[in-house]
Amino acid sequence: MNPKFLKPYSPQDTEDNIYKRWEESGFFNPDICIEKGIAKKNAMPYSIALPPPNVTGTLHMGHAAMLAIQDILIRFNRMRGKKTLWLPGTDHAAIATQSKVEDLLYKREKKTRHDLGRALFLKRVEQFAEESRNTIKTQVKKMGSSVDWSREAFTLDGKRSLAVRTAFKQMYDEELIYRGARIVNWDPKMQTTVSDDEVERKEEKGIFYYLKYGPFTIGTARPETKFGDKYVVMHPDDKRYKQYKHGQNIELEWINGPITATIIKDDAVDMEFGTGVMTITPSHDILDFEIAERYDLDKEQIIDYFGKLLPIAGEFEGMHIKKARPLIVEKLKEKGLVKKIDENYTHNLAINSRGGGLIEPQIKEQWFVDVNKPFRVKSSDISGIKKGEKITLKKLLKNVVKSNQIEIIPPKFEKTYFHWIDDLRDWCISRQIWYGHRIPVWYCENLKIRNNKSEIRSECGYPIVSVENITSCPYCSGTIQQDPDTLDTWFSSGLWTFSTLGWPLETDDFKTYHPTNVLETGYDILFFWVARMILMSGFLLGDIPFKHIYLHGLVRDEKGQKMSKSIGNVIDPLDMIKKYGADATRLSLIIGTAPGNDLKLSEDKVRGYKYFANKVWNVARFVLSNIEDIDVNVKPKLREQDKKICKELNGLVVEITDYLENFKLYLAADKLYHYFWHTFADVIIEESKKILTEGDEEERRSVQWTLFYVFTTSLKLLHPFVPFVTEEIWSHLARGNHQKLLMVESWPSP
RNA sequence: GGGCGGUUAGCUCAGUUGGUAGAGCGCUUCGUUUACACCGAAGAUGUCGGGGGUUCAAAUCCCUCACCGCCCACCA
Repeated sequence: MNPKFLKPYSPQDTEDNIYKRWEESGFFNPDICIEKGIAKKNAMPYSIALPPPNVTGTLHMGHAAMLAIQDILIRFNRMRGKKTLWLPGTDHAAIATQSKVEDLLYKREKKTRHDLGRALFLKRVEQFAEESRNTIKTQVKKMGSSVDWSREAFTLDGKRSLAVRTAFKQMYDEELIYRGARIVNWDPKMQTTVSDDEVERKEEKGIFYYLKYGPFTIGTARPETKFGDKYVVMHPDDKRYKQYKHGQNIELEWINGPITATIIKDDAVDMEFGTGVMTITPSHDILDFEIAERYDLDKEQIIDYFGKLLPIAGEFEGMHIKKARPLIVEKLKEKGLVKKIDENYTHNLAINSRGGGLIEPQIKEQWFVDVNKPFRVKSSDISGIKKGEKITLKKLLKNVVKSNQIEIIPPKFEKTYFHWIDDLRDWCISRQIWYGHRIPVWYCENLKIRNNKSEIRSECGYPIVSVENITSCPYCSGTIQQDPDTLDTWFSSGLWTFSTLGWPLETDDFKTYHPTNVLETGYDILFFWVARMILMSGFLLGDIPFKHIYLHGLVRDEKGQKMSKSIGNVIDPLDMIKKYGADATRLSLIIGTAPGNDLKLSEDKVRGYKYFANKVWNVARFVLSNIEDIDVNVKPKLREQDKKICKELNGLVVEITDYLENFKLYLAADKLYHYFWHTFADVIIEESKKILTEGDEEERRSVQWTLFYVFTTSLKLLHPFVPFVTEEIWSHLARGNHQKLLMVESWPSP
């Protein structure tokens, strides 16, 4: 027996070596498994695309949980002889990464991106992303993840760029992508739009002002936007304002002098709220914009893209809205236009959750994906949707889940998913930032650009959408200019399950491994990402991107608080691995947590599972030291008790396999933990001791063989959960048939 | 405002199709015997949030109330 076993198990001295051996074996790559006869050529494929971590920083416990869950599924299926592919990568996380680098640049050099210029700035971002990517790779390895590094992808590399442009072109040609002037979430700090899903609401106490607006009283929390308010809106059924007719003009005194206001009757107004009358600011409010659209009203811009007031504000022109507000209130008071002030008012501020500033709605020309426009299905492997049929993206999104082609685990999230689709509006995909996929559209400078969203024409003057870079106008050979904007990062992540497999090229990987089996991620990005993958895959491939969605919860601290740097309660996975080992860290993230539920993690919990790894180690010592004199490959005649033990073990194999097939990882891990510790170690081993010392030859053989059988079977069952310690022990069992790495041993069959 | 969850032992949570409550940690007592003190043995602890209903039988199904949490939303 190796003297290693005389000491307690040391993950620190073991894990890196084991990972190196796995990597060198090549078995993370399914092609090599086939080559070496581990998986049959015609075996069932099993694939997972690793949700690519953002290159903004380092991995946290949520990533660790994700890696643990996926690695368990992957190792389980690999051991079952499937062609198993786990494809890793990273996400360029456009806006988040750019924001981070801009902050660093300013902090260190007091420079802005404009000081460097587009090309130089992008170099800096790429450098940052590269460093971050290396850190992330190291962390992924530390967790024991059996990903196929030879296929590693990045959302912004060449192959993915081809996929993005192809996708854009196909959607554009189908008129699902259009350019239009719509109200968008504008971040004046980062000078870009952000999508609805990236806006975070934060409650804030404010002051609510009741203002005299001619004969009406209107309320507002933002008096600085009111300069251009010349429409006054009320509900058509509101009896209080019966005498006013839709379209009627009234003269009144307003902030900067007399104006003519127009009455609008619209049922978007809540009669119960305030006075039931409001004025609208179509340029800077989404609801107001929609009302203005309905009646084709003027939409005058009040605030510029930097948050400063425009000439319409008169004497306040050029002033930042934050500074101007109290002065404007002062003036309103002087003019006797303030009727009442309510200081107990809370409202929601809109903030760019990707490290940006306070959102100011603005009307801007942007690129959108139309989710309500019917398109003709080119091909379909989706049940209930036929080739040639006309459907909308919304309907497509709903159908695949409703028809159970995609199963969401836990199922409660299906409802959330459907509600989200119901409320879904067109997706703004253009961003005014530099880091990302440049929009593959060029404009010929010889002719004026048209923006009619319904018109796509192959002639000069219309946007030229091209997969390949072009240098001159294909119609008039004139000078062209590429759209300066970049795409929303989720546009490229939406293609992830198939862009990683080589699409749009008809690669073997794509044919073999798509659709993927499982998409495993946190429930917090169900909308951002999961839904968009379904959308992209549905439209571009006429297929689903994955069969199951497994959503894990958020990892919180032991009190249930979110881990955050500012609270200082962050548990770093690398710290835990260093102190207790990756196996312990993995178990602590699996046991006691059902899918979709948040997980409370404490260091004590991780420590507890380190003890388990050591228990496995000690059992190995006991078993190894007691079987030295037998040939484990020869099955002796078994005692009745030992037959019973084997039978029970077979029952366990069935149970664990069933749990794993049904994504009940926490039950599988928990069950194994208890079997190993409280049945195998506490009962079977304890009872064996008497026979081993006092039994006759036949009894001893039976017990020895049974111990070895139960132990090796347990190691196989445990391997997906605690791969390091089991592999290390396996390497010391290299007797008889046990020549291979445990990671490619066959899963036990009952 | 709309939606979705949760409420089970001191703490963290399990509890598969309804059959008289489970695990870990913690706690108490004892224990060094072919592995392991990062150990073993024995033990205590619960009107399964309240109320009502269906049923031979409810933590589990239905209704209702209370509290907690999360997500979504354009309340000026």
